[in-house]
Amino acid sequence: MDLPPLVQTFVLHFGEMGSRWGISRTVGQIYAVLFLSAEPLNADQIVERLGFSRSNVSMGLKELQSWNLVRLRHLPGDRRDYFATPEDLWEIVRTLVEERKKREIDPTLTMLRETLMLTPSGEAERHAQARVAETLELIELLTRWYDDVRRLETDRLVQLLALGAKVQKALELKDRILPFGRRRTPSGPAVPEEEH
Amino acid sequence: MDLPPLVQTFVLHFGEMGSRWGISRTVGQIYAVLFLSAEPLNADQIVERLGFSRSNVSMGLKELQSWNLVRLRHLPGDRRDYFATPEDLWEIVRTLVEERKKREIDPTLTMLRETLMLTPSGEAERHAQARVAETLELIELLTRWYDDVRRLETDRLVQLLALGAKVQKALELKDRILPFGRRRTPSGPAVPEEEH
DNA sequence: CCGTAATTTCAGGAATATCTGAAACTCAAG
DNA sequence: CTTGAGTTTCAGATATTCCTGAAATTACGG
Repeated sequence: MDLPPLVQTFVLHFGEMGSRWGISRTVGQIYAVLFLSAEPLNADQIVERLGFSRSNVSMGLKELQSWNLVRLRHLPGDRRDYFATPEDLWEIVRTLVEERKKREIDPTLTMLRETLMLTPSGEAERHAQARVAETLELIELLTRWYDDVRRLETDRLVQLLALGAKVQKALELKDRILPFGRRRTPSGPAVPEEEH
Repeated sequence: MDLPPLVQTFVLHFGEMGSRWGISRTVGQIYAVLFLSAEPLNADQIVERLGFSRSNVSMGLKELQSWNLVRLRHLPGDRRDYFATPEDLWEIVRTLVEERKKREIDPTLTMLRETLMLTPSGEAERHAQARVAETLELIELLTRWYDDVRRLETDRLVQLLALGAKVQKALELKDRILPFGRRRTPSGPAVPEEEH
Protein backbone atom coordinates (compact mmCIF):
# COMPACT_ATOMS: atom_id res chain seq x y z
CA MET A 1 0.00 0.00 0.00
CA ASP A 2 1.49 3.29 -1.07
CA LEU A 3 -0.95 6.13 -0.54
CA PRO A 4 -0.63 9.79 0.42
CA PRO A 5 -0.63 10.04 4.22
CA LEU A 6 -4.01 11.77 4.40
CA VAL A 7 -5.60 8.97 2.43
CA GLN A 8 -3.69 6.25 4.22
CA THR A 9 -4.80 7.32 7.69
CA PHE A 10 -8.38 7.57 6.59
CA VAL A 11 -8.35 4.23 4.80
CA LEU A 12 -6.82 2.37 7.72
CA HIS A 13 -9.24 3.85 10.20
CA PHE A 14 -12.17 3.10 7.97
CA GLY A 15 -11.02 -0.48 7.64
CA GLU A 16 -10.97 -0.85 11.41
CA MET A 17 -14.40 0.66 11.75
CA GLY A 18 -15.72 -1.53 8.97
CA SER A 19 -14.63 -4.62 10.83
CA ARG A 20 -16.78 -3.59 13.79
CA TRP A 21 -19.76 -3.16 11.53
CA GLY A 22 -20.20 -6.51 9.91
CA ILE A 23 -18.21 -5.72 6.80
CA SER A 24 -14.63 -6.94 6.63
CA ARG A 25 -11.60 -4.74 7.05
CA THR A 26 -10.80 -5.19 3.37
CA VAL A 27 -14.21 -4.06 2.21
CA GLY A 28 -14.00 -1.04 4.47
CA GLN A 29 -10.68 -0.04 2.97
CA ILE A 30 -11.91 -0.48 -0.57
CA TYR A 31 -14.83 1.76 0.21
CA ALA A 32 -12.60 4.38 1.78
CA VAL A 33 -10.36 4.50 -1.28
CA LEU A 34 -13.33 4.99 -3.56
CA PHE A 35 -14.82 7.56 -1.26
CA LEU A 36 -11.73 9.74 -1.36
CA SER A 37 -10.91 9.27 -5.01
CA ALA A 38 -11.56 12.18 -7.35
CA GLU A 39 -12.56 9.88 -10.19
CA PRO A 40 -14.09 6.41 -10.46
CA LEU A 41 -11.62 3.55 -10.15
CA ASN A 42 -11.51 0.10 -11.69
CA ALA A 43 -10.61 -3.05 -9.84
CA ASP A 44 -6.97 -3.05 -10.90
CA GLN A 45 -6.44 0.49 -9.72
CA ILE A 46 -7.74 -0.58 -6.33
CA VAL A 47 -5.43 -3.60 -6.30
CA GLU A 48 -2.56 -1.27 -7.03
CA ARG A 49 -3.46 1.16 -4.26
CA LEU A 50 -4.22 -1.40 -1.55
CA GLY A 51 -2.12 -4.41 -2.49
CA PHE A 52 -4.91 -6.97 -2.03
CA SER A 53 -5.34 -9.85 -4.42
CA ARG A 54 -7.40 -9.23 -7.48
CA SER A 55 -10.07 -11.69 -6.41
CA ASN A 56 -10.34 -10.19 -2.97
CA VAL A 57 -11.03 -6.81 -4.51
CA SER A 58 -13.58 -8.38 -6.80
CA MET A 59 -15.42 -9.94 -3.88
CA GLY A 60 -15.24 -6.71 -1.94
CA LEU A 61 -16.72 -4.71 -4.77
CA LYS A 62 -19.47 -7.22 -5.13
CA GLU A 63 -20.31 -6.88 -1.48
CA LEU A 64 -20.32 -3.11 -1.69
CA GLN A 65 -22.70 -3.36 -4.62
CA SER A 66 -25.01 -5.58 -2.62
CA TRP A 67 -25.11 -2.77 -0.06
CA ASN A 68 -25.86 -0.22 -2.79
CA LEU A 69 -22.90 1.75 -1.53
CA VAL A 70 -21.13 1.97 -4.83
CA ARG A 71 -22.05 3.05 -8.37
CA LEU A 72 -20.98 1.39 -11.56
CA ARG A 73 -19.54 3.67 -14.26
CA HIS A 74 -18.27 3.05 -17.74
CA LEU A 75 -15.80 5.02 -19.78
CA PRO A 76 -16.35 5.19 -23.54
CA GLY A 77 -14.15 2.66 -25.34
CA ASP A 78 -13.14 0.92 -22.11
CA ARG A 79 -14.76 -2.32 -21.21
CA ARG A 80 -13.74 -2.34 -17.58
CA ASP A 81 -16.09 -1.55 -14.70
CA TYR A 82 -15.34 1.61 -12.82
CA PHE A 83 -16.68 2.23 -9.36
CA ALA A 84 -17.56 5.42 -7.52
CA THR A 85 -19.36 6.54 -4.38
CA PRO A 86 -22.16 9.11 -4.53
CA GLU A 87 -21.04 12.73 -4.39
CA ASP A 88 -23.70 13.59 -1.88
CA LEU A 89 -22.76 12.43 1.61
CA TRP A 90 -26.36 12.47 2.77
CA GLU A 91 -27.24 9.98 0.12
CA ILE A 92 -24.57 7.70 1.52
CA VAL A 93 -25.94 8.07 5.02
CA ARG A 94 -29.44 7.30 3.81
CA THR A 95 -28.28 4.17 2.02
CA LEU A 96 -26.36 2.96 5.02
CA VAL A 97 -29.29 3.39 7.36
CA GLU A 98 -31.69 1.84 4.89
CA GLU A 99 -29.56 -1.25 4.33
CA ARG A 100 -28.86 -1.80 7.97
CA LYS A 101 -32.54 -1.50 8.72
CA LYS A 102 -33.30 -4.05 6.05
CA ARG A 103 -30.74 -6.51 7.38
CA GLU A 104 -31.06 -6.02 11.12
CA ILE A 105 -34.21 -4.26 12.18
CA ASP A 106 -36.75 -5.82 9.84
CA PRO A 107 -35.81 -9.43 10.62
CA THR A 108 -35.81 -8.56 14.30
CA LEU A 109 -39.32 -7.15 14.06
CA THR A 110 -40.46 -10.30 12.32
CA MET A 111 -38.86 -12.48 14.95
CA LEU A 112 -40.42 -10.50 17.80
CA ARG A 113 -43.90 -10.67 16.28
CA GLU A 114 -43.67 -14.37 15.58
CA THR A 115 -42.34 -15.05 19.02
CA LEU A 116 -45.32 -13.32 20.56
CA MET A 117 -47.80 -15.14 18.33
CA LEU A 118 -46.46 -18.58 19.11
CA THR A 119 -46.59 -18.11 22.83
CA PRO A 120 -49.20 -20.00 24.79
CA SER A 121 -51.00 -17.34 26.79
CA GLY A 122 -51.31 -17.72 30.54
CA GLU A 123 -47.81 -18.96 31.16
CA ALA A 124 -44.79 -19.17 33.39
CA GLU A 125 -43.01 -16.90 30.95
CA ARG A 126 -45.07 -13.87 31.80
CA HIS A 127 -42.10 -11.63 32.43
CA ALA A 128 -40.18 -12.64 29.34
CA GLN A 129 -43.30 -12.17 27.28
CA ALA A 130 -43.84 -8.69 28.64
CA ARG A 131 -40.28 -7.72 27.86
CA VAL A 132 -40.51 -8.97 24.32
CA ALA A 133 -43.71 -6.99 23.86
CA GLU A 134 -42.09 -3.86 25.23
CA THR A 135 -39.12 -4.31 22.96
CA LEU A 136 -41.39 -4.68 19.97
CA GLU A 137 -43.23 -1.48 20.82
CA LEU A 138 -40.02 0.45 21.24
CA ILE A 139 -38.59 -0.67 17.94
CA GLU A 140 -41.87 0.03 16.20
CA LEU A 141 -41.88 3.55 17.57
CA LEU A 142 -38.35 4.17 16.34
CA THR A 143 -39.13 2.61 12.99
CA ARG A 144 -42.20 4.75 12.45
CA TRP A 145 -40.18 7.83 13.31
CA TYR A 146 -37.52 6.84 10.84
CA ASP A 147 -40.06 6.09 8.10
CA ASP A 148 -41.32 9.57 8.66
CA VAL A 149 -38.12 11.56 8.59
CA ARG A 150 -36.48 9.64 5.80
CA ARG A 151 -38.96 11.21 3.41
CA LEU A 152 -37.79 14.71 4.24
CA GLU A 153 -35.67 16.46 1.66
CA THR A 154 -32.09 16.83 2.75
CA ASP A 155 -32.40 20.59 3.33
CA ARG A 156 -35.28 20.09 5.66
CA LEU A 157 -33.56 17.29 7.47
CA VAL A 158 -30.46 19.39 8.03
CA GLN A 159 -32.60 22.24 9.31
CA LEU A 160 -34.28 19.93 11.76
CA LEU A 161 -31.00 18.47 12.95
CA ALA A 162 -29.43 21.89 13.34
CA LEU A 163 -32.36 22.89 15.46
CA GLY A 164 -31.81 19.92 17.75
CA ALA A 165 -33.78 19.93 20.96
CA LYS A 166 -34.77 23.54 20.43
CA VAL A 167 -37.59 21.97 18.51
CA GLN A 168 -38.98 21.26 21.91
CA LYS A 169 -39.33 24.94 22.71
CA ALA A 170 -40.94 25.60 19.38
CA LEU A 171 -43.47 22.89 20.11
CA GLU A 172 -44.32 24.29 23.50
CA LEU A 173 -45.02 27.60 21.87
CA LYS A 174 -47.13 26.05 19.15
CA ASP A 175 -48.93 24.01 21.72
CA ARG A 176 -50.17 27.07 23.43
CA ILE A 177 -51.61 28.31 20.17
CA LEU A 178 -53.02 25.19 18.56
CA PRO A 179 -53.17 21.90 20.50
CA PHE A 180 -51.95 19.25 18.10
CA GLY A 181 -49.54 16.65 19.43
CA ARG A 182 -50.57 14.56 22.42
CA ARG A 183 -49.23 15.98 25.66
CA ARG A 184 -49.33 15.10 29.32
CA THR A 185 -52.20 16.85 30.99
CA PRO A 186 -53.00 17.27 34.69
CA SER A 187 -55.70 14.61 34.25
CA GLY A 188 -53.20 11.91 33.35
CA PRO A 189 -50.44 10.90 30.97
CA ALA A 190 -51.19 10.62 27.28
CA VAL A 191 -48.21 8.38 26.80
CA PRO A 192 -48.41 4.97 28.51
CA GLU A 193 -46.21 4.61 31.58
CA GLU A 194 -43.22 2.30 31.53
CA GLU A 195 -43.67 -0.71 33.76
CA HIS A 196 -41.48 -0.09 36.73
CA MET B 1 -29.33 -25.17 26.26
CA ASP B 2 -32.78 -25.94 27.56
CA LEU B 3 -34.95 -22.85 27.57
CA PRO B 4 -38.64 -22.19 27.02
CA PRO B 5 -39.22 -21.71 23.27
CA LEU B 6 -40.06 -18.01 23.57
CA VAL B 7 -36.80 -17.37 25.36
CA GLN B 8 -34.81 -19.66 23.12
CA THR B 9 -35.86 -17.96 19.88
CA PHE B 10 -35.12 -14.55 21.31
CA VAL B 11 -31.75 -15.59 22.71
CA LEU B 12 -30.57 -17.18 19.48
CA HIS B 13 -31.62 -14.20 17.39
CA PHE B 14 -29.98 -11.81 19.78
CA GLY B 15 -26.78 -13.81 19.62
CA GLU B 16 -26.76 -13.54 15.83
CA MET B 17 -27.38 -9.83 15.97
CA GLY B 18 -24.71 -9.38 18.58
CA SER B 19 -22.16 -10.97 16.31
CA ARG B 20 -22.89 -8.31 13.67
CA TRP B 21 -22.36 -5.60 16.21
CA GLY B 22 -18.88 -6.16 17.48
CA ILE B 23 -19.87 -8.24 20.48
CA SER B 24 -19.55 -12.00 20.20
CA ARG B 25 -22.49 -14.34 19.78
CA THR B 26 -21.92 -15.61 23.30
CA VAL B 27 -22.06 -12.18 24.86
CA GLY B 28 -25.23 -11.43 22.95
CA GLN B 29 -26.88 -14.55 24.26
CA ILE B 30 -25.84 -13.86 27.81
CA TYR B 31 -27.35 -10.43 27.55
CA ALA B 32 -30.56 -11.79 26.10
CA VAL B 33 -30.97 -14.25 28.94
CA LEU B 34 -30.50 -11.51 31.51
CA PHE B 35 -32.81 -9.21 29.63
CA LEU B 36 -35.68 -11.69 29.72
CA SER B 37 -35.11 -13.00 33.20
CA ALA B 38 -37.54 -11.94 35.89
CA GLU B 39 -34.84 -11.82 38.54
CA PRO B 40 -31.10 -11.22 38.57
CA LEU B 41 -28.96 -14.25 37.71
CA ASN B 42 -25.53 -15.37 38.84
CA ALA B 43 -22.88 -16.77 36.57
CA ASP B 44 -23.68 -20.40 37.32
CA GLN B 45 -27.32 -19.94 36.50
CA ILE B 46 -26.28 -18.56 33.13
CA VAL B 47 -23.94 -21.49 32.57
CA GLU B 48 -26.84 -23.79 33.31
CA ARG B 49 -29.21 -22.04 30.92
CA LEU B 50 -26.79 -21.61 28.01
CA GLY B 51 -24.31 -24.46 28.44
CA PHE B 52 -21.19 -22.33 27.93
CA SER B 53 -18.10 -22.86 30.01
CA ARG B 54 -17.93 -21.06 33.28
CA SER B 55 -14.98 -18.95 32.19
CA ASN B 56 -16.65 -17.96 28.97
CA VAL B 57 -19.61 -16.65 30.92
CA SER B 58 -17.26 -14.83 33.24
CA MET B 59 -15.57 -13.09 30.32
CA GLY B 60 -18.89 -12.28 28.76
CA LEU B 61 -20.22 -10.69 31.92
CA LYS B 62 -17.07 -8.68 32.23
CA GLU B 63 -17.50 -7.37 28.73
CA LEU B 64 -21.13 -6.49 29.37
CA GLN B 65 -20.04 -4.60 32.44
CA SER B 66 -17.50 -2.68 30.41
CA TRP B 67 -20.40 -1.62 28.22
CA ASN B 68 -22.43 -0.61 31.26
CA LEU B 69 -25.18 -2.85 29.98
CA VAL B 70 -25.53 -4.87 33.12
CA ARG B 71 -26.04 -4.13 36.82
CA LEU B 72 -24.41 -5.90 39.68
CA ARG B 73 -26.73 -7.05 42.49
CA HIS B 74 -26.14 -8.83 45.74
CA LEU B 75 -28.49 -10.97 47.74
CA PRO B 76 -28.18 -10.81 51.52
CA GLY B 77 -26.16 -13.74 52.86
CA ASP B 78 -25.00 -14.78 49.37
CA ARG B 79 -21.52 -13.95 48.26
CA ARG B 80 -22.10 -14.49 44.56
CA ASP B 81 -22.53 -11.71 42.04
CA TYR B 82 -25.94 -11.44 40.48
CA PHE B 83 -26.51 -9.59 37.23
CA ALA B 84 -29.52 -7.79 35.84
CA THR B 85 -30.42 -5.43 33.02
CA PRO B 86 -32.20 -2.13 33.69
CA GLU B 87 -35.98 -2.33 33.86
CA ASP B 88 -36.39 0.71 31.68
CA LEU B 89 -35.79 -0.08 28.01
CA TRP B 90 -35.06 3.52 27.20
CA GLU B 91 -32.21 3.49 29.62
CA ILE B 92 -30.78 0.52 27.75
CA VAL B 93 -31.10 2.31 24.44
CA ARG B 94 -29.38 5.36 25.84
CA THR B 95 -26.51 3.30 27.18
CA LEU B 96 -26.07 1.49 23.90
CA VAL B 97 -25.95 4.67 21.89
CA GLU B 98 -23.66 6.35 24.38
CA GLU B 99 -21.16 3.50 24.42
CA ARG B 100 -21.10 3.09 20.68
CA LYS B 101 -20.55 6.80 20.28
CA LYS B 102 -17.67 6.62 22.72
CA ARG B 103 -16.03 3.72 20.90
CA GLU B 104 -16.74 4.56 17.29
CA ILE B 105 -17.76 8.15 16.69
CA ASP B 106 -15.43 9.94 19.05
CA PRO B 107 -12.24 8.28 17.81
CA THR B 108 -13.39 8.89 14.26
CA LEU B 109 -13.87 12.58 14.96
CA THR B 110 -10.39 12.75 16.44
CA MET B 111 -8.92 10.98 13.45
CA LEU B 112 -10.67 13.26 10.98
CA ARG B 113 -9.53 16.40 12.76
CA GLU B 114 -5.94 15.23 13.05
CA THR B 115 -5.91 14.18 9.44
CA LEU B 116 -6.97 17.63 8.36
CA MET B 117 -4.42 19.34 10.60
CA LEU B 118 -1.49 17.34 9.33
CA THR B 119 -2.24 17.99 5.70
CA PRO B 120 0.08 20.29 3.78
CA SER B 121 -2.24 22.86 2.25
CA GLY B 122 -2.10 23.48 -1.49
CA GLU B 123 -1.83 19.89 -2.53
CA ALA B 124 -2.56 17.17 -5.02
CA GLU B 125 -4.98 15.71 -2.51
CA ARG B 126 -7.46 18.52 -2.83
CA HIS B 127 -10.41 16.25 -3.46
CA ALA B 128 -9.65 13.80 -0.70
CA GLN B 129 -9.15 16.68 1.68
CA ALA B 130 -12.50 18.20 0.76
CA ARG B 131 -14.26 14.90 1.32
CA VAL B 132 -12.67 14.44 4.71
CA ALA B 133 -13.76 17.93 5.66
CA GLU B 134 -17.31 17.28 4.50
CA THR B 135 -17.41 14.05 6.45
CA LEU B 136 -16.24 15.82 9.56
CA GLU B 137 -18.95 18.45 9.23
CA LEU B 138 -21.64 15.88 8.75
CA ILE B 139 -20.63 13.85 11.76
CA GLU B 140 -20.35 16.99 13.85
CA LEU B 141 -23.86 17.98 12.87
CA LEU B 142 -25.23 14.60 13.86
CA THR B 143 -23.25 14.60 17.07
CA ARG B 144 -24.50 18.01 18.11
CA TRP B 145 -28.06 16.90 17.42
CA TYR B 146 -27.54 13.83 19.54
CA ASP B 147 -25.95 15.80 22.38
CA ASP B 148 -29.04 17.91 22.32
CA VAL B 149 -31.75 15.27 22.34
CA ARG B 150 -30.06 12.93 24.74
CA ARG B 151 -30.75 15.42 27.49
CA LEU B 152 -34.49 15.25 26.97
CA GLU B 153 -36.51 13.33 29.52
CA THR B 154 -37.83 10.08 28.18
CA ASP B 155 -41.43 11.35 28.05
CA ARG B 156 -40.44 14.26 25.93
CA LEU B 157 -38.33 12.13 23.68
CA VAL B 158 -41.16 9.69 23.11
CA GLN B 159 -43.50 12.58 22.33
CA LEU B 160 -41.08 13.92 19.80
CA LEU B 161 -40.57 10.55 18.18
CA ALA B 162 -44.29 9.87 18.03
CA LEU B 163 -44.72 13.19 16.30
CA GLY B 164 -42.18 12.21 13.66
CA ALA B 165 -41.99 14.45 10.64
CA LYS B 166 -45.20 16.19 11.65
CA VAL B 167 -42.83 18.34 13.61
CA GLN B 168 -42.08 19.86 10.29
CA LYS B 169 -45.64 21.16 9.93
CA ALA B 170 -45.59 22.50 13.42
CA LEU B 171 -42.45 24.40 12.64
CA GLU B 172 -43.88 25.93 9.50
CA LEU B 173 -46.79 27.17 11.50
CA LYS B 174 -44.62 28.57 14.25
CA ASP B 175 -42.40 30.12 11.67
CA ARG B 176 -45.20 32.19 10.38
CA ILE B 177 -45.81 33.52 13.85
CA LEU B 178 -42.33 34.00 15.27
CA PRO B 179 -39.22 33.58 13.09
CA PHE B 180 -36.83 31.52 15.14
CA GLY B 181 -34.97 28.72 13.40
CA ARG B 182 -32.92 29.53 10.30
CA ARG B 183 -34.92 28.90 7.14
CA ARG B 184 -34.36 29.19 3.41
CA THR B 185 -35.49 32.60 2.21
CA PRO B 186 -35.99 33.89 -1.33
CA SER B 187 -32.72 35.80 -0.94
CA GLY B 188 -30.70 32.61 -0.59
CA PRO B 189 -30.23 29.44 1.42
CA ALA B 190 -29.38 29.69 5.09
CA VAL B 191 -27.83 26.24 5.04
CA PRO B 192 -24.69 25.83 2.91
CA GLU B 193 -25.24 23.96 -0.36
CA GLU B 194 -23.78 20.54 -0.86
CA GLU B 195 -21.05 20.42 -3.45
CA HIS B 196 -22.56 18.72 -6.43
C1' DC C 1 -4.58 -15.25 59.57
C1' DC C 2 -6.85 -19.71 57.56
C1' DG C 3 -10.06 -22.16 54.57
C1' DT C 4 -13.01 -21.99 51.04
C1' DA C 5 -16.27 -20.45 47.63
C1' DA C 6 -16.31 -17.38 43.90
C1' DT C 7 -14.16 -15.33 40.20
C1' DT C 8 -10.56 -14.32 36.80
C1' DT C 9 -6.68 -15.27 33.92
C1' DC C 10 -4.37 -17.59 30.38
C1' DA C 11 -2.28 -20.87 27.13
C1' DG C 12 -3.58 -23.77 23.81
C1' DG C 13 -7.20 -26.07 20.91
C1' DA C 14 -11.50 -25.43 18.04
C1' DA C 15 -14.23 -22.91 15.07
C1' DT C 16 -14.81 -18.92 11.88
C1' DA C 17 -13.74 -15.73 8.80
C1' DT C 18 -10.71 -13.98 5.38
C1' DC C 19 -7.57 -14.13 1.50
C1' DT C 20 -5.31 -16.10 -2.40
C1' DG C 21 -4.14 -18.13 -7.01
C1' DA C 22 -5.65 -20.97 -10.45
C1' DA C 23 -9.28 -22.19 -13.26
C1' DA C 24 -13.81 -21.12 -15.25
C1' DC C 25 -16.73 -18.03 -17.25
C1' DT C 26 -18.44 -13.79 -20.14
C1' DC C 27 -18.77 -11.12 -23.82
C1' DA C 28 -17.51 -7.99 -27.42
C1' DA C 29 -14.34 -7.14 -31.27
C1' DG C 30 -12.43 -9.05 -35.23
C1' DC D 1 -16.64 -18.71 -34.63
C1' DT D 2 -12.25 -17.47 -32.23
C1' DT D 3 -9.65 -14.72 -29.24
C1' DG D 4 -8.41 -12.45 -25.23
C1' DA D 5 -9.27 -8.88 -21.80
C1' DG D 6 -12.01 -8.57 -17.98
C1' DT D 7 -14.39 -10.70 -14.26
C1' DT D 8 -16.01 -14.22 -11.06
C1' DT D 9 -15.81 -18.51 -8.62
C1' DC D 10 -13.98 -21.69 -5.47
C1' DA D 11 -11.06 -24.95 -2.86
C1' DG D 12 -7.56 -24.71 0.07
C1' DA D 13 -4.10 -21.85 2.87
C1' DT D 14 -3.80 -18.29 6.37
C1' DA D 15 -5.19 -15.45 9.92
C1' DT D 16 -8.36 -14.20 13.49
C1' DT D 17 -11.52 -14.84 16.90
C1' DC D 18 -13.66 -17.62 20.24
C1' DC D 19 -13.96 -21.10 23.81
C1' DT D 20 -12.29 -24.18 27.25
C1' DG D 21 -10.24 -26.30 31.47
C1' DA D 22 -6.68 -25.91 34.63
C1' DA D 23 -4.36 -22.99 37.57
C1' DA D 24 -4.02 -18.54 39.91
C1' DT D 25 -6.18 -14.96 42.39
C1' DT D 26 -9.49 -12.69 45.33
C1' DA D 27 -12.06 -11.81 49.37
C1' DC D 28 -15.26 -13.13 52.87
C1' DG D 29 -16.67 -15.74 57.12
C1' DG D 30 -14.81 -17.66 60.91
